[in-house]
Amino acid sequence: MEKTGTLECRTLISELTQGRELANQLKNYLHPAKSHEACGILVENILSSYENAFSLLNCMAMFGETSSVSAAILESPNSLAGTPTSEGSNPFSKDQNQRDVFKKRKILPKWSEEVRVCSGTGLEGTLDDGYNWRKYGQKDILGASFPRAYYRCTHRHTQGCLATKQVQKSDEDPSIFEVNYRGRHTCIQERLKQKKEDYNVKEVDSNNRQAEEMVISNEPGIKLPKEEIDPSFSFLPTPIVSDDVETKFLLEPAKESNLTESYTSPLLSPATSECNYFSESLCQMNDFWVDVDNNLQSSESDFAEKISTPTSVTNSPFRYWDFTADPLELDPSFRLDASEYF
DNA sequence: GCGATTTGACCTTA
DNA sequence: TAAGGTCAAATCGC
Repeated sequence: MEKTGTLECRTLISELTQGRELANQLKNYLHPAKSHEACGILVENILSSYENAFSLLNCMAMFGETSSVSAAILESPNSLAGTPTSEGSNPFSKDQNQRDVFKKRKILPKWSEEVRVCSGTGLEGTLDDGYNWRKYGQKDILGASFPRAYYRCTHRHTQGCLATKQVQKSDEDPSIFEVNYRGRHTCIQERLKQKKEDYNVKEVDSNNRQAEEMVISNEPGIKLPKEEIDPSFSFLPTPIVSDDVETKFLLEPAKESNLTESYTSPLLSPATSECNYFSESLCQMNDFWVDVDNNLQSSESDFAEKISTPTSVTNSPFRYWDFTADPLELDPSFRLDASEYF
């Protein structure tokens, strides 16, 4: 048992060390001449390292200290789902897999969103959030007027992505869909690869275009690189990749913005968080937000939030808070003042 | 033919 | 034991 604990500690230290090194690299990249794309990639890697560490801690708490847990997590980002080839390949896998699914259900992070679907948008039923989902079940829920639909990531078998979501129409307002997410997408790695390739190409002529890259978004005070904006972007439920948003929010100095005035929804206040990320996690997480001075703050609250994501033009900025979905723990004293870098 | 959806059965959890 | 969640065969649509 002592050896097992040592292994857990080493893997944890390894992950945290990697996170620190990546953060140092990111620091070097926070320079006007460096591309935001590179920063985004680094941030993703940092988050991945911390996620692995936290997953490891969660699993250790759930299952006790077993080296197989850490090995399973760290060996591959997809390994929690079981390898595609292992499914059905042996007579024990079916029962075992189903049992595993219920076990894993407990340790996966979960959060919810409310998505208002405007009539006439033709978006009802699709609820496109940028990921590919496959419906695998539907269930009538006791006391609910509408059935609950179950979706999982299309890449579950090809990439072992464990992300699932449940979609249910609100009883009070049928135009609102309550979407419960569980598990983060590990298939995101494909997008990162693509981003890296794109970055290599863009780096060549990025200097010539920097002056024209910044355009004003629909929201005052928020600037987005032109290339990051969907041509059809109009604050409709355009699939905004949360990871991009995470990156952008961490790195973009929302100069002269009055963010807190714009985003005064009580749902965003750490003090009024309603539903829990990691609600079943034994680890206490800090969540964080951005104050008027654009500094990252953290709180001692549970890693929790409830995001309202209406599709009307007036409310869309809430999308920018998606980054709090990441199990990222920050030093409460940590402050990021990006303005000096841009 | 292949991939997505539907739906009844089965399993786990509280 | 009831309810929620998932599986997998049947069905559908391109």
